[in-house]
Amino acid sequence: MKRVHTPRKTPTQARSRMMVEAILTATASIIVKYGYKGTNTNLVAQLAGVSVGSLYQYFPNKDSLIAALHQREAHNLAEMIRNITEQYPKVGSLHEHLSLLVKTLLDHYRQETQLLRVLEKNFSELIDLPSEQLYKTEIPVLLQTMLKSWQDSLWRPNLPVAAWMTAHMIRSMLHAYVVETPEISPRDLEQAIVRSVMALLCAAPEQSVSVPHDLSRHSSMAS
Amino acid sequence: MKRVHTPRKTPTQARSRMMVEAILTATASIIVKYGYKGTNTNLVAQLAGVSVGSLYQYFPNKDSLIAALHQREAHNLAEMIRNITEQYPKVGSLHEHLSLLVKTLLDHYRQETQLLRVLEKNFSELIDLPSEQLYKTEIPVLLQTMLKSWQDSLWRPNLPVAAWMTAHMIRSMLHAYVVETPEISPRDLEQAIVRSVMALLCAAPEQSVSVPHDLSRHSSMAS
Amino acid sequence: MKRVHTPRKTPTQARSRMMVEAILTATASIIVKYGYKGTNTNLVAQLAGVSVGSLYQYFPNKDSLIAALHQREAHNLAEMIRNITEQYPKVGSLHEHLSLLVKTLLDHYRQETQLLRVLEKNFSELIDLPSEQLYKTEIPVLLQTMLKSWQDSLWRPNLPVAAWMTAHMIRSMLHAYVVETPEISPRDLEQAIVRSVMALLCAAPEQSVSVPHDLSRHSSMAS
Amino acid sequence: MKRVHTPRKTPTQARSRMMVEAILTATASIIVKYGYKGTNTNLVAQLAGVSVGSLYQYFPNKDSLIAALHQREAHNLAEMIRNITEQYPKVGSLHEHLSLLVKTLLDHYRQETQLLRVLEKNFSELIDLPSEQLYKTEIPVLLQTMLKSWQDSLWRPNLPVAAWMTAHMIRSMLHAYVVETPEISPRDLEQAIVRSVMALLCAAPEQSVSVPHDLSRHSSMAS
DNA sequence: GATGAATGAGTATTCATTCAT
DNA sequence: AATGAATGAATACTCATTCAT
Repeated sequence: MKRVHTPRKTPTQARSRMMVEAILTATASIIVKYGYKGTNTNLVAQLAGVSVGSLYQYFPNKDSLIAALHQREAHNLAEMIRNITEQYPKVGSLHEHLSLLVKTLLDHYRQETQLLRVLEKNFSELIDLPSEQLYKTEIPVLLQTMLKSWQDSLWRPNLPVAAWMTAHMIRSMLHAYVVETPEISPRDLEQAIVRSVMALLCAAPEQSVSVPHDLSRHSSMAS
Repeated sequence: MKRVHTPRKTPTQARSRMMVEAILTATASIIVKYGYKGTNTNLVAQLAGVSVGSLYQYFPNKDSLIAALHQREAHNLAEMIRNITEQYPKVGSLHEHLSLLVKTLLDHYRQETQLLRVLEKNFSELIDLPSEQLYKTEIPVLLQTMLKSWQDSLWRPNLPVAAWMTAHMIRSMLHAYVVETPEISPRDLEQAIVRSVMALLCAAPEQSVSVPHDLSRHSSMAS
Repeated sequence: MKRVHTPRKTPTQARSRMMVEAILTATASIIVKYGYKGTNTNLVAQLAGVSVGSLYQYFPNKDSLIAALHQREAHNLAEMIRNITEQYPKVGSLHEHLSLLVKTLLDHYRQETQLLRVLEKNFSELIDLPSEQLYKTEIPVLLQTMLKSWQDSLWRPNLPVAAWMTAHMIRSMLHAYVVETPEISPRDLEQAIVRSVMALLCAAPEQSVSVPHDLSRHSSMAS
Repeated sequence: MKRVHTPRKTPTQARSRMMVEAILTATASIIVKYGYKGTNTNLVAQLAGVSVGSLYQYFPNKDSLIAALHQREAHNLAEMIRNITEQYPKVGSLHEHLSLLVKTLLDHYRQETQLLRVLEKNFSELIDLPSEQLYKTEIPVLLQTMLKSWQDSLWRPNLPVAAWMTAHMIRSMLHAYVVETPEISPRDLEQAIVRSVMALLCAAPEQSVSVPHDLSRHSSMAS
């Protein structure tokens, strides 16, 4: 009734957007400071400078706040990856491309460590939200595109599998790194990750780089 | 901890142990079924067939139940890894040893998927509990021992770093696999993980397997 | 009120009237569907096609909506009774006049059963609203007028008492009938009510129709 | 586990009973004073001298408090009526028996006026609770038993219909009386009610006591 | 007058925890 | 040690009402 071509953000829409933004920011800082249990809607609303009622106008319940945070983070991630993917012709090699990816993501993760840490741990009932799909499909698909560009460099071009593994290897290691902050330099981490991914993508299986001992005997150990 | 023989405790101690066991089992099944929010101490006590009071005799608060679940899982893990580590002289190579490790852990994870999935998501206020230390120290230390055995096969013997990375690479990939159940065969997964880890451990850095294009130019991308 | 022709109000007044009408209609259907607790002003406004603000222009608060519904029903009732009362010379007897009254009201009640049912149950804080005065005074007064016409047929002409009793006897029985829907035919109900009222109005007290046993002993039971 | 023959009220049961009693009493006085909207569970618990938690142990929600009040009133009523019914051989006539009934109930109603008034008006979502069944079935059945005893005195022995009508005529008039407190003496009210009921039960239909004018023409009026 | 976004007081309900028995 | 009835602080969420536009 009021969306006549929506020539530009009507004041109302702009206000909504700001409200949502303020609420999410407040949620983030509260959840970082007090954890999931210490986060409550009234507090969030207060910090965001809006009334609880308004909060509930945009978010149906408490968990949806956290879900939205996930969404936001997810979109940021996807955006970053997409950007890097699009650098294709400009970077000289797959190795370089992956390095760029790892480096960029690590920088991002190091900034958002606090929030990431909490988000990671607070899905509980929120599992399988759209944002969760990110690592299942969206990001792997982006990586698939990227890997396809370098298809000639890959040993075995089962792209979906390769992409899924690449995505998780990078993500997992970066997460573990920012969350546990081991005494490893970012540089070393990046190199190690890239090297592992490269091995994953480029090496012939069961014939790894330097096999010191006998490898002809296949592993036949019980589980 | 975990004297494998438990020669015969006094009846009382035995009772305690059973109680704790019952409570943890109940907690696990409830958290798997209803999630963190749906888990409450009274329900747990009821399902465990004990009174709330007794529950509080052994667990100071609700979260300690989940923490204990983590602990338990952690000890199981450590035990498994210790066992494998002790196979050292028997397995023919690092590659084989790692394969055994990955295989064994995957089998374990595939059985406990449900619980793992929930535990993963329910740390929040529990971060930095002893069980969390597992991946920071205990497991890496175990792996360090294992890697030390194969030191000759390693390219660069910075054992702590290598062990930390190995631990996380294996764990992360296995977790992602059981939680997301992508269409990848266990076999392929195992091979991929081992290959990556081998690359991490054995390859000369910055000189990865097959570098198609120019790699001399180091990545100079923005951060 | 209710000038049957409503010769043509100024547009504004007409609009107001329609608005009020729409709001009341919406209120009625919502309260019938969801009960008192399920009725809220925003919902009413929405269903009525007006803004909450406008609703509050005409009704000072939520309960006034229900009060107005009572009012409306009350006026309808009074109007019906007034019409019947005015039939005086045309009906042949008090009995006939009462029959007409009962019949007409029953017809009305049977149409509005749903609403009546809910209104009956939702006075609480609204007790003693003007509409409640209806049965205390307005309707008894109307009946008084009617009974006065047949004064010769009445046994004891304490009109106020007789009128009050007549009013309530008719109303109560009809309400009970439409609300409980017992297996009694409307015809039987009408006859029974009229007969009872006639007994009330025309019989000599303490000497009721057919007294089978000894009645000289007055009831001497405890209170 | 603890009901070993329940030799007498175990302390626990006794305590429960007292708690329930205290809660209901508190509910009654609060609802009388503040109405439905002014009644809240915390207030009730406080006045009853128990914790809200305990209240919720016995009553699943707010409305169940009111429902229980209805229940209680319903049982009281049924008990009273049952007692009177059992007086059968001792009272000399139907007229006397009805008088006793009316008198007793009126006394009861006059004591509980406040509560009755509020209960009457606060069913809303509680309609059709078991207590509501009272007037639909239980009380009519009791009256049916009573009327059966005097069957010889009745004109037409359609007992179910007669009983239903008797029940409602008495209840309605008494309710209206205590709620509206018109200027009618209890004595007059009793007589009027009994007379009307007697007419209902004992008179031949369509041939009421004193028919002044022509009654052969049946009412043929529109509705 | 009309609108409906914003408000925030108000409340039912839960559940971790205690402690008298 | 075990019990589980009792507690009551804590909180998500609603909705009547207002008022700037």
